[in-house]
Amino acid sequence: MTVTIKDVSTDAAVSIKTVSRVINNEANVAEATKEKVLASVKKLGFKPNKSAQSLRSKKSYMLALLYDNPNKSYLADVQSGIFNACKSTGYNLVIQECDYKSSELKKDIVKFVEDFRIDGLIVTPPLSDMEDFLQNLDSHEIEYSVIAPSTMNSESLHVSSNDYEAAYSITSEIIKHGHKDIGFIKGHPKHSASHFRFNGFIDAIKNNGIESNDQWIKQGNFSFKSGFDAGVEIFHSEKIPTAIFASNDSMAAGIMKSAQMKGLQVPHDLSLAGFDDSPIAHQIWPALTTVKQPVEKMAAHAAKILIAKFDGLAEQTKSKEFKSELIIRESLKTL
Amino acid sequence: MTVTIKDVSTDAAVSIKTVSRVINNEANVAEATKEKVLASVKKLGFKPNKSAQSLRSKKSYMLALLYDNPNKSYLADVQSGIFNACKSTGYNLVIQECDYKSSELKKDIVKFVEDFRIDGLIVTPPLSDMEDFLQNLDSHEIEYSVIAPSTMNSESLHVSSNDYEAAYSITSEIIKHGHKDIGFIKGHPKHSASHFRFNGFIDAIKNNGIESNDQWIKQGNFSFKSGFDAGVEIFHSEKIPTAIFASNDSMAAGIMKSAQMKGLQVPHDLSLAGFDDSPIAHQIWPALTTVKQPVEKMAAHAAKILIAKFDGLAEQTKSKEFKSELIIRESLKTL
DNA sequence: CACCCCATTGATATCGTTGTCAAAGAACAT
DNA sequence: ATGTTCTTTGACAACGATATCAATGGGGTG
Repeated sequence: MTVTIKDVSTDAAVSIKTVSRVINNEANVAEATKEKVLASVKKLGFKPNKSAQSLRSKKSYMLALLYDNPNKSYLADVQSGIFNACKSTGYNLVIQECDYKSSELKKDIVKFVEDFRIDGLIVTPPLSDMEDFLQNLDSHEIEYSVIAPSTMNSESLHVSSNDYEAAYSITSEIIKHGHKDIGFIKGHPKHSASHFRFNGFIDAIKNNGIESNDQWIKQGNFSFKSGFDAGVEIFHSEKIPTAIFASNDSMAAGIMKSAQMKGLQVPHDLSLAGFDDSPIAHQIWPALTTVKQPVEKMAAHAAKILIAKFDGLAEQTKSKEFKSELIIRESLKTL
Repeated sequence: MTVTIKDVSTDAAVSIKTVSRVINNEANVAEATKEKVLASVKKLGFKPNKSAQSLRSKKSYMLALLYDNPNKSYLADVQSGIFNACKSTGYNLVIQECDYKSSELKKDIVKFVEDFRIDGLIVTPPLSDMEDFLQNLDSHEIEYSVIAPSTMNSESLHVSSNDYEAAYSITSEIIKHGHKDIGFIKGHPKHSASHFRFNGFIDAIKNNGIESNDQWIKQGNFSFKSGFDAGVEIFHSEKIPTAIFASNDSMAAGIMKSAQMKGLQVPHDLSLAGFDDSPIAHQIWPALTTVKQPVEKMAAHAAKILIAKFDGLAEQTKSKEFKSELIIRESLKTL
């Protein structure tokens, strides 16, 4: 019925071990033999049985995506990228939702990896920002690849984005549009992205000789509601900024809602900028000026370098920083 | 190192075959033996090796989710539900994106199932609405469970929602608020949900003695842009409706954007209703009146009944219709 | 020419489970 | 007491790959 390695070995007139060598890209197989085997593989349409491989080699061929992130759009993009990377390599993905606040987290994840014999993890913020969590993985010799902004530790596998620069340049853009009174909504404090974005904002402000006003700098947590609440507070003060830069689009949408409820017209009375280019950014009116990160590509790369490590492939694929792209839309107006 | 079935059999002083019988819930095991084995399993923390099980029994313990749906939020909810259902049963989920328009689709999916030895499929709209696609699965003896509104075919496994009733009742609600000039945006024509929602709307209109105006009934495709375009058209006509019911929230958001660009205030000049209660529904202002379906629960149930069938469990779990819930928010105003 | 080395290849054991089939014993009918 | 049937159990093969280790043969060296 189904084609096994034995059928291939018969067809190619070699031993099954040799076929195994070929399909696993092992060294020390004569070029002629290799070609002969590959021809048979193709001719018979042979696909190695994952279960058998897994049983014997003790690999599960499964990656797990660890996340604790309420943002469905981000999650969907990450997944999509990883799935694409897995597809060609024969790996599979399982999704594991976590609670970064749980005291059992470290233990739970180690158990999870062992129970399901997961080959490697892909870790997203905020878990990727928890030093002790990653160290725990190291000490249990669990392989992982990290998706995070501006990761400095170059030893571990990671993909990163230039959040600082992106925040700096979007702030500069706001200033170029003539704004001097600029508010900022911080992201979730446990996400390092929040700090990079804030620093990018502050540095751009300072370097342009503008003073920041603490009244207009609010702590959010990346949720729509936290943006809304921050907006309510800001619009409650006597003087309000002419522009607000929120650390992500959901919060920017929250600001917009609170502004509209207060009777403020965006962008006429208030300019707005977000971050992420999530679907909401162009589903509201006016559409949000924002920053688009190649999330899907980043996730795919994170998976690729992890798999490359397992398969001992020439490390053509290494940790990498991805560049974000500024998207100027209607929510930003020249004063 | 890891505990195998052999360790359990030694500990319980029975043969490995008997342990196998117990963990697979097979008949004809004496109650006393069963308890003895279960005690050992628990004591040693034994977990069957999936690869070995899979290799020998020819099951993959993998389900696949088939989708062709641009709605990330819907997809995320479906996935989440299925993952939860899988978690306890030892099954895994792979995601397979499809193109419902592809002429190769049927063949591709059969190949996919065979290549990956997928045990069963979970099929979402619009694939679940394609009769010939499902029949093709039947004829290849591929197991599947369908997520779709108002599925009539009671032979196959499915979960459904009462889209017709929900659309009927939201329309009635709009009418109760004093509206007589009501527009409607249809969903993607290949989704049966579109027709159920439209029929619910039309019947509610008629039963309340209101005349429908074809000028205000537009074809959309569930996307934000199609809603936006429909809005532009409608607001172009000389007389505009006082309320519009869009077949989903994305399109309602599109309508809202086009209304706001035209200078129309929602809900002052125009009431709006959507469908799905996706995140956007409450991230815009005013928040959308809409219908919430228990998508996650539905998906979980779809997975459960499929798995129950594989494991030959008593069919306590059957196909089921889920009820939606009306959510009244600010976008609907009394005239 | 004899020797050794290294690249290449294959025979066979093995991974951890389930399937097959037969044996043992209990229960019941004759 | 004997035969028949049914329940319960176990010995061993098998699933389809990789790992181990030994065999083979060509090329280089003294």
